[in-house]
Amino acid sequence: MDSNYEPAVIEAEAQACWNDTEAFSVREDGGREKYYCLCMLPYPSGKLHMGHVRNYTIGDVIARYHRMRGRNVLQPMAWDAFGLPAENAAMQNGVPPGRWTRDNIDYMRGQLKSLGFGIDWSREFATCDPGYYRWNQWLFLKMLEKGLVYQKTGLVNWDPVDQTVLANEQVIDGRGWRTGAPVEKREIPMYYMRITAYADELLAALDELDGWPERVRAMQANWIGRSEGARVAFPYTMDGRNEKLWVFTTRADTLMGVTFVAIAAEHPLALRLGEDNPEAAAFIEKCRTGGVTEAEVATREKEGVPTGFHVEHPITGEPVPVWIGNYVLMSYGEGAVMGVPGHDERDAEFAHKYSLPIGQVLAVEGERYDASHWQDWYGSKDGVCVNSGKYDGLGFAAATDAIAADLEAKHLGEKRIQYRLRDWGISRQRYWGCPIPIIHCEKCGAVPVPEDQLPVTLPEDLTPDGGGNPLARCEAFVKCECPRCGGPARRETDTMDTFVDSSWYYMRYTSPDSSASMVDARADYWLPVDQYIGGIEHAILHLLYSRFWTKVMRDFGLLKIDEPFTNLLTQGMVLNQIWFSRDGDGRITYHNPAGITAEGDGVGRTADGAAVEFGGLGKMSKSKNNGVDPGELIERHGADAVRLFTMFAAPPEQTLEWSEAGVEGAVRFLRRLYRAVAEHVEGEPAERVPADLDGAARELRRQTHATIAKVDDDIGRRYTFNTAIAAVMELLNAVNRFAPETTADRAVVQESLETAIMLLAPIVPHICHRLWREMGHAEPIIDVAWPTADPAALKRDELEIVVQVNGKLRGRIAVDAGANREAVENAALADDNVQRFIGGKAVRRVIVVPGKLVNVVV
RNA sequence: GCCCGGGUGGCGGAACAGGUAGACGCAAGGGACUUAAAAUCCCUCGAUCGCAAGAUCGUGCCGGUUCGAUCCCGGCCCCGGGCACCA
Repeated sequence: MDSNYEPAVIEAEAQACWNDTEAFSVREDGGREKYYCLCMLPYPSGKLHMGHVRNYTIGDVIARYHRMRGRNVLQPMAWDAFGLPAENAAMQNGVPPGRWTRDNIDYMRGQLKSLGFGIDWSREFATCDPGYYRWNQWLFLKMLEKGLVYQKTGLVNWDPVDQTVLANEQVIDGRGWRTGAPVEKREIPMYYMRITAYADELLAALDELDGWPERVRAMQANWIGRSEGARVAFPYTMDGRNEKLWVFTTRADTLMGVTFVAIAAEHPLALRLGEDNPEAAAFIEKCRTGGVTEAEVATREKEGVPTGFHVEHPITGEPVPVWIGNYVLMSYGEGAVMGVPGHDERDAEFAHKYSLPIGQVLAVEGERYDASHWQDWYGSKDGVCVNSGKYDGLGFAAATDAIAADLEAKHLGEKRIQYRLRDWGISRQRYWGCPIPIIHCEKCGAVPVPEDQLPVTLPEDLTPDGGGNPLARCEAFVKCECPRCGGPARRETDTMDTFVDSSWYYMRYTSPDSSASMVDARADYWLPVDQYIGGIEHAILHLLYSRFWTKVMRDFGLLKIDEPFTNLLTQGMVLNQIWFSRDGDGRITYHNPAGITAEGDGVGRTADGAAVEFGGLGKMSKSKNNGVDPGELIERHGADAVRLFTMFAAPPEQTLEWSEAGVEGAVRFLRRLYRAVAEHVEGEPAERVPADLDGAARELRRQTHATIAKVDDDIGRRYTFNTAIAAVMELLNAVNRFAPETTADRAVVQESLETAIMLLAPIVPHICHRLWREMGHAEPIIDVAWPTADPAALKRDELEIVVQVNGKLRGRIAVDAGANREAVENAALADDNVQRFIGGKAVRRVIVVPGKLVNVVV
């Protein structure tokens, strides 16, 4: 055996073997247990980044592990090919987004192959393929038919200079990224998917998703945001008509404490009042500036304006002043809230600022109410009503019931369950996306494209220039006939949110060549996905939309599953150091950490000696110039070393800090492993491991089998690949310390090395492919059965027990594995150092944790 | 602002159900081999005190529960993710 570890040779050879035997192409096989292992599909941005490498390595380890456990494993790959970056690249380079995207895909596919991932490439597709996105259009039309898609207006960021809609990402400090102009909100018509129709099921089913991280379930539950409360009407007369201003509240018991109502600036009543009230109109206008994100709205200073208009209190009939408030969200509840400054923090802040009356309507026994300390009273459900007329003395539940009943009798309210979740607006005023299959006819209105005319194909030769959607200027696309009346008509030029593309791609893998339907019967074999792996940043939107989409497809009879992903693993980000320098104008230039020598105290030098500052750790990104090119790393150290370091440096859910030195450490370990095998196969062939081992050989064999048990648990249950690797490292250290003398010893070493190779095969498959053959096996290791621990080998005669006195470590004792409680306790008390600390004091209690520890309490 | 995480040696991390804090690795220091370097191998490596045995302190901060807390509870501080048009 060649004594030098040459990753380039070994990796090419292993990959050729998998390729030639189509080792990872899979078919439906009812006789075998299937395992569908899925990683989030990449956006083809140019090159693979370390986040991709981490994601797909985790997936590949899990897939290969289950393959060795005998399962029929599907691991596919596709490309999330529509989206904004392609349009930006097009503007910069003058290349159509389609060409840029497809070039990137070709390059990145090569990179994925060089990492040796066990992917079934026969199922690959891109979401910009018409054969894929036609089914987006098809389901959209089905949903439209069933009322699950509808049209209404929605708010978007508007750049008044470029006259174009901006993505939230394109709004920087309230200004358009290209023009620097203050962004405005604008209302435009959009298509919505009725995800709220599934709010209850999406929420309830979270309880069943026990293969999902608790934090993701919590985030989704909060996002859906079910709250029980009441809808309350405040009647008023406007333009001679009797109207009702509806609010939603979770604290109907405080209704008698209302001193104002506040409505959103976009509320129809606000707009009507603005017509007669210049001050209100000016405030509404002011609220139009700024972006539409919730973070921006929520961090803005709370401001309001009195309209001078009053509505009636639904119980007392007293006039209540109407304010317009910038903190009231049109998108939640009714777009209006009742103000109870005596018992609500936000209302109190507003009332203090504008000197509105504050009154107490709740009392907690034994506590004195102080309006200037309203914080203490916020949210308390312990009190009873006071100053509330007939409701005095009632607690939260009783008061809510009584008030809701009275309101209902007057048709001025009822109990209501409200969700924070909003319907999913899918219209984008952008070119590089899936066309929305609608035709606008002057006579017939918005007409769905007939099914036999699908797909509505996106022309791929347009190049955006920043001045709006080029699709809208492409007459060849826009001009068409109305399918209903045959008259001249225009196509919808909005495209779909790219979250639509990623909501069902994992279903399409099961039937990638199906031209007659979205998915076919093969979906029933593979779905649901057994293990899904991707970034934590997708914890809410992508995963919630995918769950929704699954339920819609199920209700259309296309699927038999309720949930798409049985188990979910959310990986952390990959971080690297940030280094920068400033020029004379204070402008910042970022330097790639690979070229920096740190000099401590947050300073360093570039290769040409220029001083640079340390900017902390941050997500690897182009903008911070702190990315690492996986291609270059693979060339230098090999794919196995990159895979090993990525899996060893941190558990998958945590952030991972990049370290060049760490990769070198990984190479060192692989070389040690390689050398250990090379040295072993030099000697005489080993025989079977004899049953009667003792001493060091027996201990090495015990450790070998303990390692099997540990690695199996770490990979199969805990997903802590870092500790699995550490355990194999310990095993190899033990093998290297062990000096075999007899053929029995050699047999134990052989078993240990073969075990290490099998356990590492999912993580570093190339080197294991070669070493397994060098150990004399003809069968490729990917087809070898995963090892199981032999319980007989795990047995121990003697255990080490820790002895504490008052919870502090004072000694260690060795006891027989079978020793009873009393014997362990006596041995512990006999220890010299333990006696020293007992020091003649009375032993009050002795706690014995079997096999682990004794604590003597004195 | 709201929701969800995280904080342990010089560094990445380990401690899985409340029971030995620091496995494994990186970096650093010392040594061996070598003409030399690289590679490799061996030793040391939380802080303080001590010749040593060992002792005391130590898991972001303050407090609590417990025989025993990195782990559970209450209150803070800092960092990160998400907030509906980045993907």
